[in-house]
Amino acid sequence: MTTSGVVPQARFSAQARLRALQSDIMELILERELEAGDPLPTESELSVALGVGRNTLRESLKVLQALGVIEIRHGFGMFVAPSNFDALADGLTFRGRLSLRHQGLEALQLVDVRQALESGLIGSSIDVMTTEQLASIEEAVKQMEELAAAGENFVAADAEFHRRLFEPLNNELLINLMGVFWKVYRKIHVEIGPGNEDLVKTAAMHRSIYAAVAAGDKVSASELLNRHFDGIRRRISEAVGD
Amino acid sequence: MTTSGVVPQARFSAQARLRALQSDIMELILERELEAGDPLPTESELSVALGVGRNTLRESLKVLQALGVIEIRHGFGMFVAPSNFDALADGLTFRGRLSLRHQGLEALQLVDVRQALESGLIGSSIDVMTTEQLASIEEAVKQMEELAAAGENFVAADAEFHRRLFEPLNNELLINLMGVFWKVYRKIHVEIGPGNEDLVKTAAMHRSIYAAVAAGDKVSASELLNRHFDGIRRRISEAVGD
DNA sequence: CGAGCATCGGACGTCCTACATCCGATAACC
DNA sequence: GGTTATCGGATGTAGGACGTCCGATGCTCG
Repeated sequence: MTTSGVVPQARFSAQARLRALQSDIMELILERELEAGDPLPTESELSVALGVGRNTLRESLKVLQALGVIEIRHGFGMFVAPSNFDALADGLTFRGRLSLRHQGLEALQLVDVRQALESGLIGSSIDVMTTEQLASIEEAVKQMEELAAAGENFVAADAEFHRRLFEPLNNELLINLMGVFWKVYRKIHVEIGPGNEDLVKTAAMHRSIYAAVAAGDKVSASELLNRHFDGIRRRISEAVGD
Repeated sequence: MTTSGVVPQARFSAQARLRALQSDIMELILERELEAGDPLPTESELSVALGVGRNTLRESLKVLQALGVIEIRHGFGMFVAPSNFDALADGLTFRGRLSLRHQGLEALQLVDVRQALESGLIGSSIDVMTTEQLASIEEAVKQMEELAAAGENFVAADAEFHRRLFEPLNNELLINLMGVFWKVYRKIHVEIGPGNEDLVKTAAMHRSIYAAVAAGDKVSASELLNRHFDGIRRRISEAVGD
């Protein structure tokens, strides 16, 4: 509703104008009741409709794309996007790596938040977990154990394990957020070096978490997750100490 | 180090190239060991160094700005930015409002995540809370009560209350995330209408949460927070039901 | 007659030029 | 010496030109 027309003299800062432009585009989507997957007007049409040059408009569109609001397909068009948190992951990864040059504060904060989410929600997840989902979790554990026995890294299996733990909650936002934290942690982990972690021991830790979940023991599961994160936190601290 | 020169034929998709460009910029910051507040090269210099046009470069820069990686000041220059989660808030707000047109799923998921964070971390926060911080929380409660008695809305006081609850943890990422969730919820709240909420009752609810925190009763505090969020969740469900 | 292929048009991607706007700093002026 | 005017540099905005990609239309060939 703020797009009553072309503003002859925008007296606000350029930054505010760009934000307003982004808001206008989002408002336009909401007003036209477009759903995920629906096409947006072309760049030319939008630039005319919003009274800005194509260049300025594109800068806003790229931001919206990065924010996961729209999806841009070369040579085809623009569409309302399904959730996409990749960009957020990039931003947070950057922050985490930047912080590692100091005390690793932000990296540790990231672990704190992830810990709060996982150990706080594991109980609810256990409540609604099906036997199939439980089996898929064990599958991930087995995979980790096999890879650990072979002396190989098990990044993907580890990620899968944590994802499946909270799949029962059916909360996409949560899954996305945890995926972001995971990605960031992986990048940071690479940064601080291979570490001297014991693969077999780590796999066993996940096995015990699974056991608690399978037994429906919410308290133990939460506690074990906490301990798991304590280890991660310790490793980051050690790396920064160097 | 990937910027060994101009690539004559970029065979990858445009989207991948833009992402690579963003990564290159972030790598450049990390390689040069720039800290928050340090200046970046000018647009012209960067466009030459990275082998892309100023326009293409600017699109990436705008994304990085939105992601809170860099700060752009008109007519002055670009700098490594302190944390900024405003853009994330905008993206999530959009998603939330979009979801309200359906079942309000994403909006409810947002509340779930916020609930997990708040009720999960309140215990830790109580552990390290100082008397000054406790007093500042009561201050926020009083403000809410006064505004409620006057029949006025207390958006800011409510936000302050929740922020101060977790200030003791000294976790900027958490504060930022909760700030995001708060902003999104406020926008959604406006969307679903004024509602028939009882201001006095809501203020009383916050007073009871404060009481539990002051008493060091972690279990009660967590439980009260849960109930608080149940109310929010119910209100969203009602609004969608219309 | 149908499958495969070439062409076409539209839409996004990139680059360039030009000018506007803003900011800090220098230098002139009172 | 303090204040103000000007300047230079940097970002902001606009428009145009051309490249690249994609889907679709229509043609050709089996």
